Amino acid sequence: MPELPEVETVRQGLTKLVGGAKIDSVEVLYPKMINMPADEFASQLAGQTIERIDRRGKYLLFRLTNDLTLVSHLRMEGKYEVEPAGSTRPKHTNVVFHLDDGRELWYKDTRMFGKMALVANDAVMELSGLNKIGPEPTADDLSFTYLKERLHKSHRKLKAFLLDQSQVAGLGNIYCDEVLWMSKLHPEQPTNYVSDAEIEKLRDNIITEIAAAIKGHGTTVHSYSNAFGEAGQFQNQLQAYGRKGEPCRRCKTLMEKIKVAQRGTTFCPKCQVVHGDLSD
DNA sequence: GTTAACGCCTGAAGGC
DNA sequence: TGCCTTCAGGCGTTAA
Repeated sequence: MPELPEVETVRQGLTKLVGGAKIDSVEVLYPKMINMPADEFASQLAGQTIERIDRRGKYLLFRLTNDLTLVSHLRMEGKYEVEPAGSTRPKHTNVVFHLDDGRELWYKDTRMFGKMALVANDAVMELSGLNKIGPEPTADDLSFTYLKERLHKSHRKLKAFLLDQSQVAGLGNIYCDEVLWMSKLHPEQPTNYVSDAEIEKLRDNIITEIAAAIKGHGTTVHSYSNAFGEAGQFQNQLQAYGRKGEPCRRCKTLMEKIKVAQRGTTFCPKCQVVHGDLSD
C-alpha cells in the first residue's frame, strides 16, 4: 500500500519515464474514479504535455500544459505502468493514456480505490482538498512547536492523530506502527499527555524513517511496486508492522495486534505503554 | 469544532 | 474441491 515514500518513488520513476511526453488520447475504463464525465476528461487531456510531476503528501500532481493539473491518488493499490502501444492490458486497468511516441501509460488498481481529478492550476489546492493537508514529514516543514501544539490541542489516540493527513502529511498504517515502536509510544496513548521529550523523539523518528524509506524506494507489502515494476527494499527493515506474535527486536516480548482507528496495529506491550501524565 | 464510524472495492486467506 | 465469511485499508462523507 503506497504511503509517502512509495508515492515519491513512483513520482521519480514516472518523471524519468513520461516527463515531457505528450498525450494523444485517453481511455477511461472505470469512470467512477475520475471527477468529471469520461468524455470531458479525455478531451481536456488530449494534446496535453506532461511538463513535470510533483507530489504533495500522498498525492501525485501531473503538471500539464494549458494550466491544468492531473491530481492522482493511488489509495491502496494504484499503480502506473508504461508499455508499448497495443500491449495486453492486465485486468483492472482503469485509465489508459496513449502517448504520441508509441507508448501507453496505464493506471491499474485492483481495489478500485484510487482517484483522479483534472483541475485548473489556480484551483488545485481548493478543489482537490490539498489545502487541508498538514506539513510534509521533513525537518524543514514539521516543526517541534507545530507538532506539540497540535498534539496537546487534540484528545485522540496517538495513532489516529498520526494517520490524519491534516495533521502530518504522508504517514499511513505501516509507518505509523514503525515510528510509534521506534519512539516507544503506545498507539492508544492520548495525544495531550505526550511529553516534550517524547514529541522530540517522535518527530525525529518520523523524519528519519520517511527519509530512509524514500532512500530504500519504499516498502513492499502485498503487491506494491514502483513505476519500473521493481519491488521496494524497505520491508526488510520493518520493526513492528506485520510482526504480530514475533519477538520485539528490543526486549523479545511477543508483539501484539489490536485495532486502533479501524486499522490493524502491531506494537510491543512492554516497550510501548500508555501513560496519563507528562513525565517521561 | 472535534472525533468516530461507515462505505467504497477486490482478492487472499481461513473455516467448514 | 468449493462455497462462504472475514479481513485488509486511505480517505471522503456522514453521524454523533
